[in-house]
Amino acid sequence: METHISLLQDALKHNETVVFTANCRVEYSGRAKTHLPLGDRIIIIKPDNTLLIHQPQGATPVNWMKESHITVEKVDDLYVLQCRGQKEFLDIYLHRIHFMNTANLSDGQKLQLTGHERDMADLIAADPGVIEEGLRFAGQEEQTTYGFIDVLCYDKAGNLVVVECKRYKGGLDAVTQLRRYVERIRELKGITKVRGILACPSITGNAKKMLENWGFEHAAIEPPKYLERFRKDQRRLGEF
Amino acid sequence: METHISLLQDALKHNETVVFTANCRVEYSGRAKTHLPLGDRIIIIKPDNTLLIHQPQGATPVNWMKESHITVEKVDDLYVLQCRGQKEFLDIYLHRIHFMNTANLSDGQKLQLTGHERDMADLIAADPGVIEEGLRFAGQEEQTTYGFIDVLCYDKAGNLVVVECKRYKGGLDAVTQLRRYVERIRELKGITKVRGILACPSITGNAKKMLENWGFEHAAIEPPKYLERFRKDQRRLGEF
DNA sequence: GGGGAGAGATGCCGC
DNA sequence: GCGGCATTTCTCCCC
Repeated sequence: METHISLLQDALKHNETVVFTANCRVEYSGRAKTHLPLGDRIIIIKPDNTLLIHQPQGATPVNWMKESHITVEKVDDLYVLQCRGQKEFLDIYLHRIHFMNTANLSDGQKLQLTGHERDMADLIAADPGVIEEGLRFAGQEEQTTYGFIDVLCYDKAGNLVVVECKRYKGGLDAVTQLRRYVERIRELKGITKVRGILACPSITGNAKKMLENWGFEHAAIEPPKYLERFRKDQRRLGEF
Repeated sequence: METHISLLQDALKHNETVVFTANCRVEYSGRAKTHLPLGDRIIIIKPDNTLLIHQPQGATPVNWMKESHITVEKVDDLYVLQCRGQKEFLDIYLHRIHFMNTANLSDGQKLQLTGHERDMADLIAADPGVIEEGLRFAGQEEQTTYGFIDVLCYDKAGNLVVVECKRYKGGLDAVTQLRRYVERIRELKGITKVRGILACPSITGNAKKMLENWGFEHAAIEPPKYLERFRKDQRRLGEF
C-alpha cells in the first residue's frame, strides 16, 4: 500500500497520468450529494486534473471531478484521495489498491467527426425538394431571439416554411421547438401564414398528435448513414 | 506485445476487466463516423462488454462502445481490437501497448444520490408556501399524455397552478415545457384560468421575456445545497 | 462569458 | 421496448 501511495504522490507532483484499481468508498458533495459504499473501482487521474471513477459495469463514470486539486492524506489509518474544486468536493477512501500505473502519455490528436445534425440541414438546404416538391431555399441558421432556425424555405405558393431537423426520432420537445420558431417568425415578419415542418426519420405518436393540433407537418427524412466502409467487405462482417 | 495480446485474449475469454494504455489509432462508424489519428490512450474493457477510450485530457471518453462483441485480430502486421455492435463498429489499431492489467473486480454497490430535481419538487409539494403565500398542494407528478407535471397547486383564489421545477437556471426549453403543461391542464379540465409558475434559482433574459409574453411567472427558488459536511471544517478547507 | 441547442448523448422511470 | 425527461449532463457555436 505504501509503495502505491508514494508512487501516486510522485505522479501527482509530476503531473503524470495515473491509472489504478482499488477497493474504495466514495463521497461526493457539490452540485448534488452522492454516497458510494465499498467496492472495486477503476480510477483515472489525468494531467489536466480530471479524475474519473468507474465501476466494473456501465458506460458512464459513477463519480468524477474536473480541474480539481488532488491530494492524498492519511485519515484514521486510511489513505484518502481528496479532490477539491471551486464548489465541489470528492473523497475516495482507499481500503486497498490492487495495482497502479503512472505514465507520461502523449496525445495531441483531435477527434474528427462527421455526421451531425448540421449535415442533415445542409442536405435539405442544398435541395429542399427532398421535403416537398417546389420548395425553395430561403435561409439557414436564421437567428431569432428565441433560438436558431435550421432551414427557412418558401413553398410553391410563396409561404414561408420553417424546417426543423432531427437526426433521430422526433418527440414532444422537437415539436415545441418548431412551434417556438414558427411563432417567432410570424411575429417578426408580421405574417400569419407560416408553415412548420419537422424533418426527421420518424416521430412518436404524441408528437404527431401535437404537430397536427398545431397545423404543422412531418417530413420523413433519413439522416445520412455512416457505414460505407463496412458495406464493401460485408463478407467479413458476415463471419460474426 | 505478444505477451500483452495473449493476456488480453485470455481476459476477454474469461470476461475480466481489462485496463491498459496504448499508442493507437481509432476508427468508429455507426451513428456517426469518427477518425482519431495515432496517439497515447487509456482503454478500459468491462465484463459487460463496455469499451472506453480516454485521451490523457478531458472528462468524456473520446470513443466508446456498449455491449459490443470484442475480438483481437492481426491485420497487416498490426493487432486490431475490433468491436462489433448491432449497427456500430469500432476498430483500435494497436501500435504499441505500454502496460496492461486484467482483473476480476467485484462491485455490487449502487450510487446513492440526493439533490436531484425530484427532491426540489418534494420540498415544494410539502410546503407550497415557499413559492407564494396561500398556495395549497393539489397533486404531484400528475400524468398528462404530454408529460409529467412536477407539482399542481391551488392558489388563494382557487385557481389551478402548474409548477415546473428546475434545479438550475431556467431557459427557453423550461418555459415551453411549462407552457405545454398549462395548456394541457386547461384542455383536460376545461378551465381557461390556469396559472403557470417556473420555480428555479434564476432565469435567462429571453426565458423571462417569453414567460411574461404568455402570462406565466417565475419563482426564485434555490435548490437544496449539499455542502453541509464541509461547512463544519471550513478551517481545513481554508488551507487550500 | 452567457445563451441556446446538439450529442455516436446516457440513464431512469413509467406504461 | 417505447416515451418522456433529468443529467454532478458535456460540448460546441455564436453573440
